Amino acid sequence: MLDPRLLRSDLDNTAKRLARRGYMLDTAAIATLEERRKSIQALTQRYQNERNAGSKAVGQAKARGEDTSDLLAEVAGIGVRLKEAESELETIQAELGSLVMGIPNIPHASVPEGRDERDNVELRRWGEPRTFDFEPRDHVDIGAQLGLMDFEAAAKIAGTRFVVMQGALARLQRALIQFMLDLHTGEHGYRETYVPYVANADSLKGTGQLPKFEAELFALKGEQGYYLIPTAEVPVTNLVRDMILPAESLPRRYVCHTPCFRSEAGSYGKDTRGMIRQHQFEKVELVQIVRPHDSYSALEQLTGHAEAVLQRLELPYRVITLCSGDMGFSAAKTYDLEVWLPSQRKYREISSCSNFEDFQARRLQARWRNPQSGKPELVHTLNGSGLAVGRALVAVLENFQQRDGTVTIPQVLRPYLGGLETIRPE
RNA sequence: GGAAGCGUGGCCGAGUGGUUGAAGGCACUGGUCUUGAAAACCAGCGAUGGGGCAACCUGUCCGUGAGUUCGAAUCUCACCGCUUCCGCCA
Repeated sequence: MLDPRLLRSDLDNTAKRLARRGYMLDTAAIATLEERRKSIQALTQRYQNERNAGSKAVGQAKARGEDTSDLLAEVAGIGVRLKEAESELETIQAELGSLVMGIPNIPHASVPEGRDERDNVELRRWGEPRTFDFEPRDHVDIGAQLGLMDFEAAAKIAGTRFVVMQGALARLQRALIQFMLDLHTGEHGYRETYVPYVANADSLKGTGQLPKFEAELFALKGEQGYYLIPTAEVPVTNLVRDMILPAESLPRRYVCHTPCFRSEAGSYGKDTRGMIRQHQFEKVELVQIVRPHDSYSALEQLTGHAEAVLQRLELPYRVITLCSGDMGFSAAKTYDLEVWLPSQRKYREISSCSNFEDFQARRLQARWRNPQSGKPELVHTLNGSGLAVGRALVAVLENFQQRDGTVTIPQVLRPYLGGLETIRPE
């Protein structure tokens, strides 16, 4: 959520900054609503003040043992007008509130101008895509040939966009998770965290998935308003909801492995084959809660932590700065990591690292006590995949495949597979 | 699932329906004292919104939401959460 003060005192400039990401702020509607809000709020407060004073006078008169019937009648009259004003104010504020909740974050000044993914800017590349002396297969064929990846079985159990894996392949996925967790906890200073895979509406509002993106979520039947988490970002970032954190506890760095559930509504034609886009996938997520001053250096650092995973896995990748028009709703700046997929001869997204500045923190009421002011102030939140495990598995299979259909296991994963060097058909 | 109890400021904790934003304590900040520190003593110290160039004025907040009342932390109802006991359970 944006600072509502921006809409009151700096409306046109805010609209201009939002236009960079292709969002057209309806300034006229907001200005009108704001004006009504202001006058009705002033009126409401005047009535409240009169009623309070009147009621206080009643109390004082009663304490002195005086007759209060005249006073009572007078104050009762205020109550009626007050109720009207209050309910009107409530309506306007609800209207304004839902409007504000629907406004995306303002792009940081360093974010390149652009409309969509075509305008994203490549920052750097790492590693050399391998040259094959045979036609590289995609992960679906590799998995089928190994006899360890079964989409039909998954379709029978659940439907499309799910997968069943077995044997060394299932174990490889587990190894990837373990390796990532060990790296981030052991070398990057993150705290391993286990969380619920179900979240309530308040939590999803806090991180920005609700109210705007309910269609992307799996909702659980029942009255509680539960959803399956679309990313560990939701439960982990909500750890600091409604908290005032001591300054010395910042930065906080959390790493968390969870399955992620996404309905992927509106992506029916995309990546229908294989494991790239699934309703359920594993992810290791990095979350940082930092002082506002530090959030942009934290973004560079966090992105580096995600990159380290790819480097250790010896997977070629590039880093992209998302342009203003391609960023997610809550982000102020985002780097995507894209891994090389030989079968597609393309780099494909495997991590997304974002600084949300105070956008999530404001919804979450996540604050810290700034020693300079002594006051609670909003923290900045960041997160990034470190990494999407399903896609990392795809990348390992495709980049390390051999002519004979076997897959060499990256050195760094072998200790997690009991020293296994090659995955062969079972 | 059944029964009982409880949700108050950063933390602990008091609070007969009436000048209560809320006693007291801890923590924190400033000061006195001290060679320095601690202790002691003194003072300050909740959050959040609106209006105003400003001094300042003012609203709201005692788990959440409704209700009763001129007036609610205090009474009623619902919901949420926590604790304890019983039952069930990996």
